[in-house]
Amino acid sequence: MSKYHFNEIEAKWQEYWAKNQTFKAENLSDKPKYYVLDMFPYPSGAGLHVGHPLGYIASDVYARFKRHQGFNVLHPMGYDSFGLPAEQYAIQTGQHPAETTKVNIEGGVDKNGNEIEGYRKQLDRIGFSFDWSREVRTSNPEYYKWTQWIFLQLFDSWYDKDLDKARSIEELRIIFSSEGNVKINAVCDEGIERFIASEWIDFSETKKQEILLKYRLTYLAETEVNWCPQLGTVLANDEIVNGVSERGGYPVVRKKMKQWSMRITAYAQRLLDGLNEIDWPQPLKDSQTNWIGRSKGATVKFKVLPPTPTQAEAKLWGELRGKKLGYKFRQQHPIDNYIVDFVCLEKKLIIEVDGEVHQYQLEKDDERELLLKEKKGYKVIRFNNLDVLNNLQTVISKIEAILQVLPSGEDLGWDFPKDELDEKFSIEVFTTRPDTIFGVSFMVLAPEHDLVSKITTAEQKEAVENYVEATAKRSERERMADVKTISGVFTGAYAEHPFSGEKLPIWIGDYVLAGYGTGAVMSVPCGDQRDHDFAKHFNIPIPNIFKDVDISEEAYSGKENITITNSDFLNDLTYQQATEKITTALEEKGIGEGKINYRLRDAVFSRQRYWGEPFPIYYKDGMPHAIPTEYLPLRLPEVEKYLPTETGEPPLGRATKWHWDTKKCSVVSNQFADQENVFPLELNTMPGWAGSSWYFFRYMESEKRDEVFASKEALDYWQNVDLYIGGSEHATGHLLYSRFWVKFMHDRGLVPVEEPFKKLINQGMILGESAFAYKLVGLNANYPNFIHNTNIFVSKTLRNHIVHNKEWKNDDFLNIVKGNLKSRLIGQSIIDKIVGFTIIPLHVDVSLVDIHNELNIKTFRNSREEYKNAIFISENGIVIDNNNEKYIVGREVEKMSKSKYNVVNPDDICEQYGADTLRLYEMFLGPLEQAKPWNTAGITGVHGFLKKLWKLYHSGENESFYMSDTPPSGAGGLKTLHKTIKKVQEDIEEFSFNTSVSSFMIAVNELSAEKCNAREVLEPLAILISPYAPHIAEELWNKLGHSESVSTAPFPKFEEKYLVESSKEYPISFNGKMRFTLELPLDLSKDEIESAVMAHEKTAEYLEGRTPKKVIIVPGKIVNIVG
RNA sequence: GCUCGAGUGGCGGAAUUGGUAGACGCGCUGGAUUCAAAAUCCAGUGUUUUAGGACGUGCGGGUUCGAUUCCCGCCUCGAGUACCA
Repeated sequence: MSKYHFNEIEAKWQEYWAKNQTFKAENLSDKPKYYVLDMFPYPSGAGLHVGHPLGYIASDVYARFKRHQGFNVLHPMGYDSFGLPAEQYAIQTGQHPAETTKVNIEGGVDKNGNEIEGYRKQLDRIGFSFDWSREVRTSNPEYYKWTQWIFLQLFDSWYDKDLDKARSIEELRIIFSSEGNVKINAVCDEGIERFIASEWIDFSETKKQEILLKYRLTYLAETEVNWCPQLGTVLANDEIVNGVSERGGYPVVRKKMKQWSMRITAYAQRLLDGLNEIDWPQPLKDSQTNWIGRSKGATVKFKVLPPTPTQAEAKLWGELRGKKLGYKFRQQHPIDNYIVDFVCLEKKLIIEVDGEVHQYQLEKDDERELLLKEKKGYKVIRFNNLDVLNNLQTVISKIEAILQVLPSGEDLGWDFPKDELDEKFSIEVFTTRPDTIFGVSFMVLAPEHDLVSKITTAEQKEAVENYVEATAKRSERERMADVKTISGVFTGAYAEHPFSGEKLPIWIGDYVLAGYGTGAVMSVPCGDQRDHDFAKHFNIPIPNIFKDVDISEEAYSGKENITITNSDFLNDLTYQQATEKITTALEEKGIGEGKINYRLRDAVFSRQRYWGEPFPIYYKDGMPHAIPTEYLPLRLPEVEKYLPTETGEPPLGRATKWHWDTKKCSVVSNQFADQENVFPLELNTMPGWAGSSWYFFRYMESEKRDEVFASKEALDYWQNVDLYIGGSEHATGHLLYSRFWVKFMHDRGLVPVEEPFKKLINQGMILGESAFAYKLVGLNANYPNFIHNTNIFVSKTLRNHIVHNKEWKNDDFLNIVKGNLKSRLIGQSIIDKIVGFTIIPLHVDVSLVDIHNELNIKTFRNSREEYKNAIFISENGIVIDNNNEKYIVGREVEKMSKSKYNVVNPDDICEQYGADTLRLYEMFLGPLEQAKPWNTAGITGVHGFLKKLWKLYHSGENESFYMSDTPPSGAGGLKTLHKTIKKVQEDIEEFSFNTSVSSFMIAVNELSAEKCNAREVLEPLAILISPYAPHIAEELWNKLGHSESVSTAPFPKFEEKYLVESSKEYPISFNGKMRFTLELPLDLSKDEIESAVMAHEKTAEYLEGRTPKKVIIVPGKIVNIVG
């Protein structure tokens, strides 16, 4: 009389597991280790829906299977508990995010005032074999202490390219004091000044810090960032989807800000190489490969030619040259970063001649003038073109007068050495096709390029500045949406082709990105479509350097089968040969070299938010300094509001106690700030990926969590994650950053491994099946956009008729509609204007719909006030007022979400069918990696299976437990068992969980048919099923007389002998078409099979008197008769 | 546009060193049981048909005795990416 009371059974075993710590992993064990990890969740207030646990169930099945196989399994769980939603909520209500986060995890009263259970209870109910003793929460100070600690390790490191690893800053200081930075080959900021040892020693500490910062693996720099004004923070590239923020969908603009960055680019190559070592899905590897974006090519430097003088300039030069005024003047001479029109170095006098000048240009000129005056001590005088052309004499007199007054100095010639000048006024480009260098007909700079303002000629100044300004204003999204418009402006300047000496016009255009390569390109219109488009649009010549290729319509970008021509010393070479030769030539000339370029950018690490890890950094003389690690964690301060300050500082700017006292080594009140011992702390916090980049190591440690992030013993034993399951949305975020941190930690000897996750599986999303009720609206003949709302809902079939414009000739229906409209809002005159109907589909809560897609009208009416008097028209076009007619909803597969009312809660499923049913059904739905719709109706199948399984063990009187100890009669039961063992083991090893659920069903169907009750069969079966349905397995195992948990019982061993068959049901085909089957012994030879088949009466029948041309026999498989 | 993945009954899906297409489950149909319902059990269920068969794994070709599986060309859907020089 014992039925399958799943609720009792499940509660009982969940309690047993918790009490006995059944799944606690040991750090000291003789067993081989196995580490199964799920991507940990952000504990949102919305709780779990059935899509969330899919991956956890899969990993749990695997973890349990591994325990049966004798492994010491680490299968932990925790929470990525810093993050935006809690903070957004805090901003709205003032509740501390720590509080709401805790409620979301542990339960309590949630933000809407409802009692909620929390994540943990929901997870527990599904029967996972997690070792909860190792739980982590990234927002706990005990945890983020170590996130801060790792940050400081990065701060204390630089990347040595020669050794190809990270080293400590201390070692860098030693190198600087012994040999300066001349020989250092490091990944660092661009344009670092050169110094020798003695200079280094003489630098002030602040200066030293400034220099070191340019080498640190995490550094502070003014960078162009993605600023999201609505969220009030910067976002990383991977946090932006389609030009808007991933969370919230707010617009993002480019902005220059001082930010912490991570020098992930140092690891670009190793991150790429490491992909070969790990067993990850190919699409995921591909997206990392694309994100890193390695391309091989060369750099080339193009010299910028001095501008040709304007008419006015030429005229004035005529009067100044050759010491005509008694002093030596120079034309178009570089001073500091600028080229001035004329200069007398001896008198430090600069003369500028301008065209028509605009207001904004004046401001820029003022800036430039100020710089030249203040920094270099020059006097600047200005004339406009008209002055020079019309009143030359007055101009000369003015100049002479000033020359008289100015003191004389020494003409030291060039303001700075010639090669440095070339350096400053040359354009460096990166190209993947150096072989096409003779096809260059122009250059294009990104509008943001530094050189733009320096080289633009007076005539082009206005156009260029307008363009630059317009580009800066365009949001990222606009720029992305509009890639077809070709735009650009000529700067008026020219570059010199390094080999042909040709003059190449220099343009600016927004198709050249400031952030990639050098922000400048050599344009080869015959070989690059974008250059081709640009050249065509602006009528720039398109020289052809490919032999016998037509480039009049489009560029030829192929590399194969080309012969270079019109290219001087590269003529008649292939791509391969030409690339090699030109690279050598560039290197010999000293104007370029072969180079590998990466698309990957350094990762911005600052967020202007409250709910994240504080940086353990204070500022002294504007330089960041680390808080000594022994004083970590640096705890988040209390603030009265979670918004940015009125002056635009991040929320931490509101903290009143947020200064670091270097004497007391503690956080003190801001009022003690003295710039001597007490300094302000960093106001930014770390991004979401900080805590998740190393948490897998934290789980390894159980005992010494206060002393270390993870002990050496633990790290050595557990190594890395053997199996990691999670969503593919983390491809270029978490999964890339984690790999970066692990490689770094490995370099610094902190962890023994180079890759965090050996095998990774992406689980597919579980989609919801939304239900729709169809609301009827009338269309007005006079106003096409005006619709007459009704409160009438039509059933699915009726809706299809209306939508597909099929006339629905049913008077009742029309009368109902018109009658309703009349009574509700409008008069007859308007009804007459209604020319047709259309439908608005409304999401209805899936819980109001039964498995036959029938809407529960009563509940629906009560669900909202506005539906109270709704009229429903049935499938047959009749108003529903009794139970005879049905209202059928429409169904559509969509993402599962609250707003679509299609969320299915796992708690409800557990309540109604049990956790084992939920687990089995989630696995049964389809392949783990694939997206698939959830359909609650189908769950009865697996639930019925569990009932059937239960019954198999309860064949005694009144359905009592019964087991026979006598061996099974006949081989049937054992054959079924071993077939199932083989299949299930193979399936689990291949992560094909859906098919093993099928084989369980087949097994139970077969055993039930046989009325099998043999212990020899049913005992192993209980173990077999325990990874999938652990509660029922424990219960049966217990009833079978075991006092220990089934969880470590050895997995049944497959034995071939039970599967050996003596005969085979051969399919007999004629010309490839199967006609009948014939059972034959398996030990027959080919000839014997043939004669047996040919002798069969049906064979003759199908041959219809023909003689077979050929008989194909594959023993054990098939017979095919041709002819 | 580029990269990757996928197209099989009414639905979720199974089967690939090429060998009986549609396992298993849902749904549907009929039956048993029941006063009735639920639950349970039994049978049937790709399409079509003149009941022998014919057709059938997105479409069109090809290789083969035999193709869902291999090759070539297309179509559709989904995911990622966005001027990367």
